[in-house]
Amino acid sequence: MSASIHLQPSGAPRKFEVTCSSCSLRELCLPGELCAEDLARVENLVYARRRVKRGDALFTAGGEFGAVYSVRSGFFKTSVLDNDGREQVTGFFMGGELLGLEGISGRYHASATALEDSEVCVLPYALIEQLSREVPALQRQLHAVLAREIARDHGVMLLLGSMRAEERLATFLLNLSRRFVRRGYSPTEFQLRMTREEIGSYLGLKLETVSRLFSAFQKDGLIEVQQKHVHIRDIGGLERVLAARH
Amino acid sequence: MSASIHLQPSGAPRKFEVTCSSCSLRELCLPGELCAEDLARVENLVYARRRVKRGDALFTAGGEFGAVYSVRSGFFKTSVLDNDGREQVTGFFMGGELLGLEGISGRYHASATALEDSEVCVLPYALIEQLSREVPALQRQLHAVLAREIARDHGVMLLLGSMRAEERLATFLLNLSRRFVRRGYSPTEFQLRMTREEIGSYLGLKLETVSRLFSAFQKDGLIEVQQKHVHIRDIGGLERVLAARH
DNA sequence: CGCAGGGTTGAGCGCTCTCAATATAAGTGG
DNA sequence: CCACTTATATTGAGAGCGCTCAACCCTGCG
Repeated sequence: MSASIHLQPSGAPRKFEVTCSSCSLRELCLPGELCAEDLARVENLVYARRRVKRGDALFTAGGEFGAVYSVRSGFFKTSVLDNDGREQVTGFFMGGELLGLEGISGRYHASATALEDSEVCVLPYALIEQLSREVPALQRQLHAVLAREIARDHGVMLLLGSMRAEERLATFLLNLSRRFVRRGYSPTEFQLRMTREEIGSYLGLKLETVSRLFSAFQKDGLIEVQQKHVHIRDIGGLERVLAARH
Repeated sequence: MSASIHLQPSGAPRKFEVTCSSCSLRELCLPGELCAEDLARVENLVYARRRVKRGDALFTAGGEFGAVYSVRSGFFKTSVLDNDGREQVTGFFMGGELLGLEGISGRYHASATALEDSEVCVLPYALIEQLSREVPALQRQLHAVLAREIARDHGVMLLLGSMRAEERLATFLLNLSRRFVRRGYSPTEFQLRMTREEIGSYLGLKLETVSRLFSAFQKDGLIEVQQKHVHIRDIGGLERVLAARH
């Protein structure tokens, strides 16, 4: 496993800006600062890799917590179950993102399901716990990742609590676009890995409403959709859907 | 500052079940296991106390992160602001609960406002960071608290994403009830500290809808409401509002 | 006493849901 | 490879829940 190391232009002495380009650990390495030897130790957190077939669970709600997972390739959803068995999708995860953080309290409270054949790095919590005591930068990164997860959830709460349907879908598409481009994919053309029902669950809408909105956005020239293939034609227009709160 | 210490009935040797009854640090002490000397160190995390007047901010979104706060007395709300200045309430916090965890990434991303004259313990992050390296039980508790916060948010997402208005309000009342009773107050009779508008924002409803639902619950004999005073007359009935998903 | 903030209630509208039919894609087994 | 089955997506018509707008009331406080 390799990592590219760049000297900081004007940083503190003995500090390096480190990117774990090949190990899918960006969340824990960036934008933290790790010296080269600590980086090697962080990389050793990767205890194993695990393949997960489309439709299979990486972990399930209620299961005993043991590890956090970093997505190497593929796509996941996380979801919690209602008392009556109804599903609420709480997030979608793509390459480089961390899964399972919410389990640290002892048990996973959500389930993670692969939406396509995927591969993850297994980061046993015992190792993270141990190492973050010895490497303060890792400790801080871990805390930062947890805090960002909370911030992300608050953003979703804002979306669910105060946006109308078309604003929700526009937000969703813009968010996907931003995450794809950070991973080197096209920001305007991509395949959705999730169904309309899963999108709807995440956005607090029914699948028919999602479908109708896709059609409406297409009619307005904002996007082109055909099943799971999406082509964003007017990013500014999508942003304007959000700006036009009345 | 004192703490009551109980030997565990059949625990591991040299481990104590510790409760920080007077220091408002339950979240970081329970259900963790700390030996007596570590407990003293955890209590020293409390760097200062701070009074916050009703309506004043404890911290504001965008402000630099420095400390986590434990509510000693009083009541807070946290909220994030929309691009257009609309407010989304993300949580309510009462005695013993921790505030500001989401700031660990560097800046607070939400604001905390006192809903009545309140007092908090200030826990500087630098101290937490330092001490949690030396006291594994604290480290684990900190992680657990963060993870529970994420789990809590997922619960709210489920509420906002898939419940109808009356289910949301019933959930809200039952949640308040449970939290009051844990603090030694009546589970069936309490004063709301927040306005209808703040409840509505939290639940993704308009204030008029909240008001109407209170009236409807009263007509159904589930509760008695008069302004901010609430008396729950039929907890089972409130629970049945949730069970009756169609 | 009068004002301001918060709460209640009513009438009507509109966004999103429900129910339903059809279309399209993705598997599956012969 | 094709016929069959199943999952997913699209679209329509109509209903209902929660919102908007508006009037009025209550309570605390200067």
